Amino acid sequence: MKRKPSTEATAAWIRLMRVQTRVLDAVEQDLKKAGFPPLAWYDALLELSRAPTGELRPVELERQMLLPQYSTSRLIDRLVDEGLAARRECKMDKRGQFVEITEAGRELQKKMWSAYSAAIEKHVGSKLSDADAMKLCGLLDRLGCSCSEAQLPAIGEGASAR
Amino acid sequence: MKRKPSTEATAAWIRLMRVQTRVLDAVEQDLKKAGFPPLAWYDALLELSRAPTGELRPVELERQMLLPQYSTSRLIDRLVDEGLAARRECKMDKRGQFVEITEAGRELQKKMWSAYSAAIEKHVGSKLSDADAMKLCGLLDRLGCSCSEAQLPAIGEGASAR
DNA sequence: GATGATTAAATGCATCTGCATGGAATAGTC
DNA sequence: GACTATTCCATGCAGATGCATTTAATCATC
Repeated sequence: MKRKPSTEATAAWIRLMRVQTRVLDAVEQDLKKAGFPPLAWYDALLELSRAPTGELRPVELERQMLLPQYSTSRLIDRLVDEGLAARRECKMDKRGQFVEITEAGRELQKKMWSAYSAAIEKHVGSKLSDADAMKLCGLLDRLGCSCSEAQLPAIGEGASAR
Repeated sequence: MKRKPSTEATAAWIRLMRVQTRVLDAVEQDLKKAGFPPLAWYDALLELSRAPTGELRPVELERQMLLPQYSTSRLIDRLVDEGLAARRECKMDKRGQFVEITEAGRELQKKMWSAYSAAIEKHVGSKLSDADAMKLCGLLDRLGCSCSEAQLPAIGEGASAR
């Protein structure tokens, strides 16, 4: 069972690992230099702000963000500590709770998007034509284990799942 | 300076983050289930085994693997603890040292490649034609901040830089 | 409506990471 | 050759992560 993957497949694997690491690091660094928290915080705030009522169950957030349960739990801790979100009792299911984004949370999300979008443009957009970006999407989607949510994101957004 | 990146660029960014995470996790899980250590160990062992003398300076390893200095230092610690590599004195420069791969290290690298290559085939190769894999390489390379080492890897290898 | 299985969320513990600093050797400058 | 700057590597510490377990509530079945 040796010599399985083609040279091309192996090369693609290596590129995928390297380039993602590079680009992610670059974007995270830009955000950090601008004084912002990690991208995961942005993702969580975005999900919360998108929710019609501004609140989600931790389990839902977990599924949206593709994060392990304990990781979500602790991320929420930090958001709450910083006053960006608040835990609310869940009356229908007393095991659970709701996490609600605060006004400060909404503001931070918007401010971060400004820096975040600039970083995306700098490290991705400026290096690829729109047509090529779409080709890249298509190829990457083939690798995604049915990771749909296929639609392109609405404007003013962005997510990362990391 | 708002609304900078195109929808396409943003979509590509999201795919890149998500798909890489998914694929990496899948491959790491396969390796772990087969009882192997993390991919970073493989990368280090591969670099060492490729060196003509079977030894490298930590600084060189660091550059090859694109890892922070302290991270390399601790990775070497673990390899040495497990008997996969050994530290050797460096006589030309007494600040430094050499790290030499052991026989056990070479064996582990080969065994891991067997599982690793199968995982690459399963999670990448089988989902993309060779032609598409090359297209993907081309697009990703455009994002790499001049992350050359452009040549396709020789057979029986693979690296990841994470 | 009691009982066992399942689900929601938190947390203790060991490990890993990032960051900053430290010590030791070398290189550069005058 | 003394002095400063730089390079190589290790490490203390704080925070983050993975894993397993715990607590509490709900569900399913009888």
